[in-house]
Amino acid sequence: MQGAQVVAGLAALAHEHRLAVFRMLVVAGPDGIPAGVLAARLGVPPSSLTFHVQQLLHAGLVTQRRVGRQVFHAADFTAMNRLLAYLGENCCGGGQSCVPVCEPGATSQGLDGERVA
Amino acid sequence: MQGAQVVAGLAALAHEHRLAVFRMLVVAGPDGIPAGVLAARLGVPPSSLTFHVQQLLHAGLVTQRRVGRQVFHAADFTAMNRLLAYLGENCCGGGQSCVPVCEPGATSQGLDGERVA
DNA sequence: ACGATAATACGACTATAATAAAAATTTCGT
DNA sequence: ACGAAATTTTTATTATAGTCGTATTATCGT
Repeated sequence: MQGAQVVAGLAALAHEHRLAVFRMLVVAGPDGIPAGVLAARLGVPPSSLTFHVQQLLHAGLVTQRRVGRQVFHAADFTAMNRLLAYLGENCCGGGQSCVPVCEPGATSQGLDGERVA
Repeated sequence: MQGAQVVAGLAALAHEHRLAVFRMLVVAGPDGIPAGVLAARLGVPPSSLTFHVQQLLHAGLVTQRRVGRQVFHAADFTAMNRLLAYLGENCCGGGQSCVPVCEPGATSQGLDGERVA
């Protein structure tokens, strides 16, 4: 049952600061952003930032990588796609899913609005 | 769409019972499902069901309509689309959103009494 | 090695969410 | 009008989330 995983993901995003963090990371792309920068942008103390980031980590929505004494955070787009797909499942009444995947970093995206028939 | 509204929507969905309710309603389509049926399917007492449904209502994700002494609940697909669009915003690195809208077959035009479960 | 910087771990407090029994409300059938 | 059915309101209790100061760990520059 992946429903529990989806609930965890939604709960992780269901907070002002965490949603802001996640969107920053979505915009930032695979390179990510150091924890300190995230804390500064949000205006929260470091310990609070850690608390929130850990929820996102535990939900599998973000990844960490250490660079020197900084810890860069990046969005996990695969997890995000799973989340969106789950919510959109059956949304059009048929067996078809109307939520496409999202693939950042790769410039493979056409400008057409193609979708499954 | 404001971030606070999105947070409210995510928080509303970030619960086992509420997510289950919402998905049932997504599958059920515009006709919706009576509160009692939802409570029975979840195995929760009526007062608990009301509590959860109100979060979804307040978040604008579901609508209610009274039919006799039953209250039918239906998913608000417009709100759901807004939520998905917000999460997917900038997800492909460009200004383009890769999350399409969802338009279930509308059979909700009739204002007369509907069938009972 | 030492001092400074980046981040996490710990601890204490406050606020809000979740649960559900019991009472009240609305509507139906007869 | 009366009693049964569907749902909400009330009320109370318990559990968990959020906040942030301080302490601790890891890394860098000199």
